[in-house]
Amino acid sequence: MKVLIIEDEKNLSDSICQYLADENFLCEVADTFDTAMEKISLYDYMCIILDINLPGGSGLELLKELKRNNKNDGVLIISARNSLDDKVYGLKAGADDYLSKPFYLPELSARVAAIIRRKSFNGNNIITFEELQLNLGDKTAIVNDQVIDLTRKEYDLLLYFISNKNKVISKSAIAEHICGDEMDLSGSYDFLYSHIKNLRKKLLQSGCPDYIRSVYGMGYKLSLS
Amino acid sequence: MKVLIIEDEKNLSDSICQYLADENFLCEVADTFDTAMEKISLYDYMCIILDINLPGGSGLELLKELKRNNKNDGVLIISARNSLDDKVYGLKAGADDYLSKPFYLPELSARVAAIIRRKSFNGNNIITFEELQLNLGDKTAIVNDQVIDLTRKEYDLLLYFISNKNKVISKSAIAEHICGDEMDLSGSYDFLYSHIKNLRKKLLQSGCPDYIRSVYGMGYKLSLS
DNA sequence: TACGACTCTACAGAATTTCTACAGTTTTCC
DNA sequence: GGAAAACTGTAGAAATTCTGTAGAGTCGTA
Repeated sequence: MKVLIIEDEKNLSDSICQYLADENFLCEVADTFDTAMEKISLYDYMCIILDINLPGGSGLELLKELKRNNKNDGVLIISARNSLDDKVYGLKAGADDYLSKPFYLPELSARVAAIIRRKSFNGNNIITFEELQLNLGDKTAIVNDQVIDLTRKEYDLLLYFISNKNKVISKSAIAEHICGDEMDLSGSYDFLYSHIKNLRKKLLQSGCPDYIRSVYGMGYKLSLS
Repeated sequence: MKVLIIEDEKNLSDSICQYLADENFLCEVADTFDTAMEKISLYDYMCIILDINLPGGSGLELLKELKRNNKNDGVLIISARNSLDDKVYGLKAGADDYLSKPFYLPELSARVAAIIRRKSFNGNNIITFEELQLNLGDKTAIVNDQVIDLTRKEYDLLLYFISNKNKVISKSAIAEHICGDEMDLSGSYDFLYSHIKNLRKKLLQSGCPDYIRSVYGMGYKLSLS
C-alpha cells in the first residue's frame, strides 16, 4: 500500500510519513520536482500527497504529467495558499481531493484512506476486479459471496495480477514477486505455469470468468477482453 | 529495442540479460572494455547498462568516448562502490541514471524503461501517430478506443515505425531492431515482408488508414502522404 | 519423531500461437 | 518490356504455453 509524499518541508513530510506509517502505509518521500517526477514515472502508488509549491516546478505540472501518461494514482493536493484557485485548478487537473495547510494529521490520513477506498478498495482491505474480491486482511479470495481456498502462492499471484490489472506483466516480474530474488530460475517457468493453471481452475470452478489472459511472448494480463 | 549490458561478472550479466529479455528487450552482453567499445561503435542501442569497473579500462572512459562520438544511446551506470564519486562523475560525464549494486532486477528494468522513455518519447508512456496509439506500459496498440492484438514482432515493428515517424528506415535497420544481431538474414527480407503485411492487415481491419509507406529501394516510412 | 495432509516444483508430452521460408503474383522503375 | 523489388497466401518449423502426473518439500499435530 504505497503512498508518495511530495513535500519539500522536511518537518512536515516527516510527521506525515510517521503518522501514515503507523496507519500501515508504506511511505516514500520526494522533496523536489525532479525526484518526484522520477518516482512517479518509475512506480505506481495508491495515493500521492502533493504539495503545490515545489522547488523546481509546479505541482500542477506534475499532476498534468501524471494524467498525460494515463497513470491512475490517486492524488491529494495540499497547499499553503488557502486560495480557491489552487483548489479549482487542482481538481480540474484531475486531483481527487484537496486539503489546505495547516491541517490535522488524522484528517489527512482519513482523506488518503478515502481516496484509496474510492480508487480500488471498498473499505475493509478488500481489493477487487470485477466480481473477484481479495481480502488483504485475512488473505482470502471471494467470488459471488463464496470463499475460494487459495494457497499462498496462488494468493500472491492473484494479488499481483489485480494490483497490475490491464497491464502486461512479464513472467520474470511475476516470478520475482512471488518467489523473491532468491529464485534461481534456471530458465524455466514451469512452476509458474502450474500455479497459473491451478489458480485459473479454482477461479473457474467458482463461476468466475478467466480474466487471466496469456499474452504470447510477453507475459500475462488481467483484463476483461 | 536493443540493450547492451557491459558487465564482466557473468552471473550478474546473465540474470540481467534474462530478466530484460523477458521484458521484451533484445539484450547483448560485452564483458570487456574492448568488446564493449567495438559493439558501441558498430551498433546503436536504446540503452547501455554500464558497469564502472571493467577489465581493460574504466567504464567512465567508455562513457566519454560515447559522448565524443555524439552517440545518443541512453546510459545507466551500475557500480559496486556506493560512493558518491562514481555517481557524480558518471552523471557529469553524461550518464542518464545511476544504480548501485546490489539492486533489485525490477528496479533496474524500470529505470531502463524510464531512460528509453525519456530519450525517445519525451518521457511519455503513450506515443501516437494520428489515430494510432501505443501504450508502452501495458504494451497495447489502440485505434479509435479499440485495442488491437499484436504479436511481439508486430508490436516491436509498430513501435519502431512510430518512433521514427516521417523518416525512411531501411530494412536492415528494421531487421536489426526487431531481431538483434543474431539474425542470419541470408540476404532475404521475406520474414519482414510477412510481418509488415500482417501488421498492415490488422491496422486496416481496425479502420486505420495504411500509414506504412513502402519506399522503393530504400525501405519504409510511416507518414501521412 | 513420525505421520498425514497439503503445497510446491520438475518433467514430459500435447496444444496453441507465432515465425519464417517458399513459390507465385503484382508493382515499380528505367 | 524487362529486371528488380515488394507483396501475398500457405505450410511447415519453431517457440511458447498448457496439462496431468509424480516426487520433493513443508507444516502442523499427535
